[in-house]
Amino acid sequence: MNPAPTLSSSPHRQRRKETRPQELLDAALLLFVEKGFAATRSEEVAHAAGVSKGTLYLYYPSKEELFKAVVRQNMSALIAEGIEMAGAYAGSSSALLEELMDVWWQKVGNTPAAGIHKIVLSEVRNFPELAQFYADEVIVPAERLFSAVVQRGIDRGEFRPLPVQEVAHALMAPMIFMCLQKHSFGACRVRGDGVDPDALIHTHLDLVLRGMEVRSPAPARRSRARKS
Amino acid sequence: MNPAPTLSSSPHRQRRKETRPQELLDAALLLFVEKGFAATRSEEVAHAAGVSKGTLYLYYPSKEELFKAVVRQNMSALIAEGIEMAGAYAGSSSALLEELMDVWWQKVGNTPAAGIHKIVLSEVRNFPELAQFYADEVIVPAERLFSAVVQRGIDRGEFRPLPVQEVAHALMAPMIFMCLQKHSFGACRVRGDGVDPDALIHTHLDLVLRGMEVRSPAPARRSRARKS
Amino acid sequence: MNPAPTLSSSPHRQRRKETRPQELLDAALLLFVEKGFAATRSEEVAHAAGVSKGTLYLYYPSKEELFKAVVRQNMSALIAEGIEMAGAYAGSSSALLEELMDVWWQKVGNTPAAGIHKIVLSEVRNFPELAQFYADEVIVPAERLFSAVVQRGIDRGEFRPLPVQEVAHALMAPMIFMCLQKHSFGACRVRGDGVDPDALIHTHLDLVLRGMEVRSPAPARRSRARKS
Amino acid sequence: MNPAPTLSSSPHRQRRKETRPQELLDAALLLFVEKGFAATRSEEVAHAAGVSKGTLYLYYPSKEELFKAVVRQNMSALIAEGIEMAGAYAGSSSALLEELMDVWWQKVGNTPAAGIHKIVLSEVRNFPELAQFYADEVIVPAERLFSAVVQRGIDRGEFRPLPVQEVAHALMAPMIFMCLQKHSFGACRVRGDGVDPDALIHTHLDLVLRGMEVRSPAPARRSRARKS
DNA sequence: CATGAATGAGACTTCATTCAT
DNA sequence: TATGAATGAAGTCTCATTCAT
Repeated sequence: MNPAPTLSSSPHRQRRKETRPQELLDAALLLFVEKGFAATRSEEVAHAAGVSKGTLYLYYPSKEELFKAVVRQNMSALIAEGIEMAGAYAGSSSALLEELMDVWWQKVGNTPAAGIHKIVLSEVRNFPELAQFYADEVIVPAERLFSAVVQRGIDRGEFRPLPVQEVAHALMAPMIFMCLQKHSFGACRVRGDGVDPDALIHTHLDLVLRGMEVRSPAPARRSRARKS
Repeated sequence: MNPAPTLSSSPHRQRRKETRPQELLDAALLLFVEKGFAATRSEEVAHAAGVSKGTLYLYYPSKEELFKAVVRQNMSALIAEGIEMAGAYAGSSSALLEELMDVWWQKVGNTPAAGIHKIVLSEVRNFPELAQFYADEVIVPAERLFSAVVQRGIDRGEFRPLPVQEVAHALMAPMIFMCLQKHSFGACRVRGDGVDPDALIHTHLDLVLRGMEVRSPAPARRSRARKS
Repeated sequence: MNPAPTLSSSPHRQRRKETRPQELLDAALLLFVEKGFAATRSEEVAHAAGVSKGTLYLYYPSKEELFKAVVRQNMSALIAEGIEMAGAYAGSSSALLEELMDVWWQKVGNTPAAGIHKIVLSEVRNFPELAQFYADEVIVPAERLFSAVVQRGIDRGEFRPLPVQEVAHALMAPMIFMCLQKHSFGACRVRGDGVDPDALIHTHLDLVLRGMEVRSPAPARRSRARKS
Repeated sequence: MNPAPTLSSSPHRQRRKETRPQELLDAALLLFVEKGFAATRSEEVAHAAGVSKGTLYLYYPSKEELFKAVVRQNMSALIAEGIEMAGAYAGSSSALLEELMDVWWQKVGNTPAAGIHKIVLSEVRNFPELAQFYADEVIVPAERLFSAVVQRGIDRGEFRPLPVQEVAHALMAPMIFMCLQKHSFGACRVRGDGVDPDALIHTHLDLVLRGMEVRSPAPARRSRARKS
């Protein structure tokens, strides 16, 4: 196209206002997950999205806001979806829990988005505002969703009467835990921790659901000590 | 400057240089756990150990090396104890599991050591070598210990036949998870995630142990969805 | 993009390009005076004039040039008026001075134009050329005008023989000073300097006029200290 | 000294904790006065003082604090001195005023410190906190000092009863005004404004003091118009 | 002519690390 | 050995200016 063999006459300044945010968000997610929030330079994100530093700030006023946008894009929408699914579900609560977890694992656990929790966890101390945002936007709603489903199971006589909030946590913990593993030790080819995430989650859910069942008698164990 | 070249004529600040590394390591552990790796300034560590910035660099050539030393120092020998206890235990496997967890929570979960896992997890990407060390020294042995106890339960007819490694993970996950919480979100007064660690662990263990019992019939659920 | 190459088929935004510079200049005056030169973003000026950033640069090649144009546009022809008034005046020189100052305060002191002096003063170091222009166009003529009136008073026996140029400065100084105050400290709610401009000018003029009177005997004071 | 002809083996890292603040303050005053506050880069100040950027921040935590220190060093002390002088003075109030102004002009007017007022005036809009500091630290105390002396003159029957605050301003204005001139138009070899500062101040003070005298009868003038 | 998306130099500030004393 | 003054690379964000459309 170029009449003279100028070196790298790359078509700078392509205008793409519509698609820019998405491109930036994608680049940011990848880099944040790979290197952490603090360790990712704004310029890297911009560069990865094919634009310059300044352009990034045209769309997101700060690195923190960029991160929030990444969270919103990747997590908030998903939770809304889960809430909707739960509201419309007709089957058993066990099945609903399984369904929710399957979807979540598909859409988050197996995507770069799974790294988000790790980022937040790693950087809380340095960016409390980010952590608060994440708690408000993701943790609390997710907890509410799972609590509601557990309550539904209890109300329908499927589960024993149980402390719902704690059960909700017990259900979510292993999934989040797997995400953390995957994006920390798992990402570094560390030898020796070769558990299959899907198998683990399956096993765990199976155990917990059995434990929640009405018919299950209490196992004979020594009475647990009071709080430490 | 000294008029006479008397040897060690000034007895003040006659600190034992043998104990310096230990003092620095202790200070570093506390600060790293409290503020994170990046947010802890070298000078703070030095100051907390009662020496000057320069002295720190006399013992550890960089902040990263200091970090590695902290991990090495604090994580070995935590596991041995558990292995020993398990070997000598006479009661039921459920009770042994509970016992192990209680002890672990006492000795690790409620001490600064619990923060180390979080730090390592946060920094793996930047120190893969460290992660490998941690995996070999901590993660794999712990996994082996729990697997052995589960196997013991199955062998003694207390538990259903189950995939031991996965169950081991399912048992450990919530505890590690709570440690992570405690040293991330929990440390920052982030509103909205107010679950009591002890209660959660108790609830979780209760559920999982029930789920592992021989007598418990499989809950009637839809067959699990295809793997991703 | 247009299917047919009709000439000027879109009559919307048919702005007279003749008036653009004026609109831009007006907007710039207001903003420069209100926010200072550096703190006024080019985009703000463009926006205030109802055009886009790019258009501003179509008319003025840089923010500095725009600034120069603003000064040129607003400062000429302020003096001519005063000269005319002075030439036609029939009353006492004191009254003429008062009259001049009243008018000046009305026409300049209480309008955005008063801010120009402050801007120029603030930016001389960066635009020496501009300062020269301003001196030639504004300062020198104003000085000449006041000098002439003072001379008139001396010639008519109203004032003592006095160094006219210095008296001229002494007369103008407080007014200019008030303009500066008004557009600097005065504009920022800085506590502690709450003098009323009109009162100050009145008081000052009163004092100076008395001091200029023929009848006034020299106050008995120590002889003035050696020059520096 | 150097055995090998290494290029620029300058003795970096000279330790001078005692003298550094003074060196930095001097460099800062010069540069701030010459280029303005915003336009002076921290690094320039550091370089002018013969140290690196980082060293500047070792002594002053921000550019604003550096500026405040410059003000304190150059202005605050002087005002205290004036207050003391006024308190101990035995002669007439006219003479005291003259004395105060002489000293001030010697110590400020003829030194780089004279540029400080111009800096503040130029940058108020962008650094309101700085302006407030200057008002509290310099303007208000100076005003109080002059007001007190005027009041003293009235109390002792030397001056007519006058609005003290406004007279105080009228006295200070020309001096400040000359400082402004000197560091704006005056600094740029602008042709045409060749008034001698000392002569102007002398003339002005002479006029105002005469105007303040008890014996001076009111000049016959048209009655001044009410506030505009 | 007009637009506004894109650019990138540049400013302040922090802090791991060095090294003269 | 120990100190702590000094260094300077690095990072975020701003905004005057450009230029493809």
